[in-house]
Amino acid sequence: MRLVVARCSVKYEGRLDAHLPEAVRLVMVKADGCVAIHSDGGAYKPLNWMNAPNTIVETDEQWVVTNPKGETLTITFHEIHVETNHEFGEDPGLQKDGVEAHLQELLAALPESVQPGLTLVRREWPTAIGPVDLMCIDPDGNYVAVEIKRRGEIDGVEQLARYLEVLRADANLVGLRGVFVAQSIKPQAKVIAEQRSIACVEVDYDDLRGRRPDDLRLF
Amino acid sequence: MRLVVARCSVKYEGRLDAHLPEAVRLVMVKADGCVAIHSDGGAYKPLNWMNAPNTIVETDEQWVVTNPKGETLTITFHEIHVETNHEFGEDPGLQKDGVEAHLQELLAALPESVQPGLTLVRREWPTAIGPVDLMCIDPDGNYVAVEIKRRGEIDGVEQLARYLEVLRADANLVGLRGVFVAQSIKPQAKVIAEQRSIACVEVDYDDLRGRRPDDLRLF
DNA sequence: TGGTGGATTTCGATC
DNA sequence: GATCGAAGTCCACCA
Repeated sequence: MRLVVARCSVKYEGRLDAHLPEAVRLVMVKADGCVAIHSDGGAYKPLNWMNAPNTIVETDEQWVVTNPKGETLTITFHEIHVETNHEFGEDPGLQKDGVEAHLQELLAALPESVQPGLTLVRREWPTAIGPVDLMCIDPDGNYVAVEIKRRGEIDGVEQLARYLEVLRADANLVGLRGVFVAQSIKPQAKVIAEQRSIACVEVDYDDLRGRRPDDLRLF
Repeated sequence: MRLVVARCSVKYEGRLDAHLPEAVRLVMVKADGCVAIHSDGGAYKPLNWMNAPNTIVETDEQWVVTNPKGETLTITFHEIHVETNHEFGEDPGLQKDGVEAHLQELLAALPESVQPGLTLVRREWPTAIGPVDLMCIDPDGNYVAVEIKRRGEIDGVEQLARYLEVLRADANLVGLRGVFVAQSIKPQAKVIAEQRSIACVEVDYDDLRGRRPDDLRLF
């Protein structure tokens, strides 16, 4: 990785046009050739960047970075403070423990947490436009399609509405209705859900973890 | 900005749990206290990070970064290669051009680019669930609601459909219909649009810029 | 390879 | 502060 701290100005022409006036910044060039220009604040996102693959043409005071899509990033250096180069080697990458899949797993084991009396028919119930997270049956024998999100927003409700639209064509699914489940559901999503006659349920992740059956608590 | 190149391992506990095995990486600390850990490849996004505001507690071989939300990022240093510190000063920030607002401006000036004969009634026509980008009238006196996106995807069509649903309650809007405009529209979005009786129009940004009236071309 | 959905999305405007 | 929509979104998965 190559690091350059310098007073520079930058021009980007590609999916949009953008320009950075002269200031001191960090220019980072990674091993795969991608370039990122960071200021000393804001967030982790750089002010400007160019993803790999690209080619860098260096002249005295200027780098011109171009990629196959015809985008160009031009960095003009006015004063270089520091320039360094480091060997990193391969990175094993980030190991995640996903929450959303876990939530579905917990609710599949405890469908009563969604609504009392529900029993699971199957997870990932297939439809023509994608799988429904959970398909359940209530005590009266009515089918219940359950969509699970970590955060409940409008998109999720619309997604469930589309599933229901498709599923209602199946006469086997007696009394079909939808339930939208999330750790928290935004007010606007609740309004849309009500318009679509979809029930909303908010569940607590830690609470579910505490209530899950022993066989799930083992690992 | 503080830059540390070191062999390190990282643990993050917050919105999810994640772990980085030991490897050489760049640790970047910006003036506002935010921390980002970069590998030597991938993209501009760091492997792991913590946004401001937060507090950093440093011991001999370990940094513990915590924020008010209770998230923690723990960096354990095994071997420090380089450590530097730089003063950057204020950054004037990025100037952008060519985003959706610009497209709406151009189409408001040239509604004929959407469909021949259209004239503009107003931009940002208000509804109970948000403003419609453009409201126009066609040569037959029918109202036309126009939704503009840079890229045409399903969400945009659904958004316009919701607007139309609300607007049809207004008897003043004679013969109301919808037009979905974007620089390019995905096939699936077109299918949904057809189901909703919404017309699709693809426009070319550079072409519009060339055809816009002189008063818009001056700056 | 292109489409789709998720993200520790980030970021900004607006209410 | 919450919310909603846009992003050069990025990114992984899947057809």
